[in-house]
Amino acid sequence: MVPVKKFRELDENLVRQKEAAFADFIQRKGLKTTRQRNTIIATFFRLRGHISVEELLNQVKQVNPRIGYATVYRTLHLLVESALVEERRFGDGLARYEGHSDVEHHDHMICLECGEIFEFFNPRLEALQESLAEENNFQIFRHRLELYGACKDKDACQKRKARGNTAAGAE
Amino acid sequence: MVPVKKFRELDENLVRQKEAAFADFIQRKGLKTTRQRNTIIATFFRLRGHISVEELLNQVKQVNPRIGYATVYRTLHLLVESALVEERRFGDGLARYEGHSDVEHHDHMICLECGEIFEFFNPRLEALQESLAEENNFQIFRHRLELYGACKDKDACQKRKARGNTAAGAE
DNA sequence: CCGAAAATGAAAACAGTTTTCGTAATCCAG
DNA sequence: CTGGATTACGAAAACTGTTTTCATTTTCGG
Repeated sequence: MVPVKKFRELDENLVRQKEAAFADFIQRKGLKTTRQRNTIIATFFRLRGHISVEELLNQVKQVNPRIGYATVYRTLHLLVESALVEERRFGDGLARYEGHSDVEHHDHMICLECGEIFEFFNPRLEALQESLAEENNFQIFRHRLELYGACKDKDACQKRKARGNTAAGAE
Repeated sequence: MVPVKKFRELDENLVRQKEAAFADFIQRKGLKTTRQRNTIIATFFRLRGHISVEELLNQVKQVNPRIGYATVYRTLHLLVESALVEERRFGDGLARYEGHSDVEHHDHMICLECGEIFEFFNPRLEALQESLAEENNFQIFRHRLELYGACKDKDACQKRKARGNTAAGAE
């Protein structure tokens, strides 16, 4: 088990590296560099977790209130296309975007009480999936595993639970 | 590995059993039996696989063309509430409904070439998930595992592949 | 049968996302 | 540097799948 550290420090160098990689991507595609896109990606890469479009737009608006949904959506699509960001859907109807992770691939545990999303990775799990696919003559391109439930001992979670205040969100 | 037989015969008795179970549910909830609902559930339970609302409505309209989306949606919600049917989302934006399966719980392999959806169940996989959750003090209520890829030897799939005709659908 | 309760169907509302369209910014060629 | 084709922008409209509304019809226990 390799649980992903939740409160890893934000590495400013890593952020700059990603900004540069995106600039590269933009140039390779013959697109233009714009103030708005820069604002959006700079904001996005300095957030952590699984960001919804609305969350991102709110942050972005604090820098430049004139930026609207359309540009945020368009920029996120570019980020996904550039492979710097992954789109995820946990079943509550909103797309979420994930730009940082300590491991290349990981799965998710979603607490239905507090809404927290944990990332994890386990090689045995991956291997087992591969062997099941093999048995069925199936070739896996990618997969998605989500465990929905409750974290048993997280403070935040227990607090909300006590208030009967469950996180609607996920599915 | 317990692969779910794909072309199991449709057991008319099983269908009647489910219709009866739904009738029970309706009565227990103090709701009313209607011609439209009967048409919808009879049609649904005689289809197999992962049915979208549109697919179901198309079938239903062949019996009674006056039935519209609203009633189909409402009936599907009741079916889900009655636990006779499960709602699934594979990331293409449409809900799909599943009314039959040989095993209680199962996971899915989705072929991105031909769009086919296979069901499978593996106890080791389930156990491994449980132990990973345990390690992280997480209690699983339910989970979802989807393997996206290609079936290597299905005729239908290979045929479409040859035509470069991939199934848009899933994610 | 009566009548309260629930269900229906058409259409409007809704949420999240995408597209359109007129204007503005970018940036390469000259 | 600029001119001008190209790309991006922002506001608003359009779109998609789903839910709700509302006037009307149907169900079913008394």
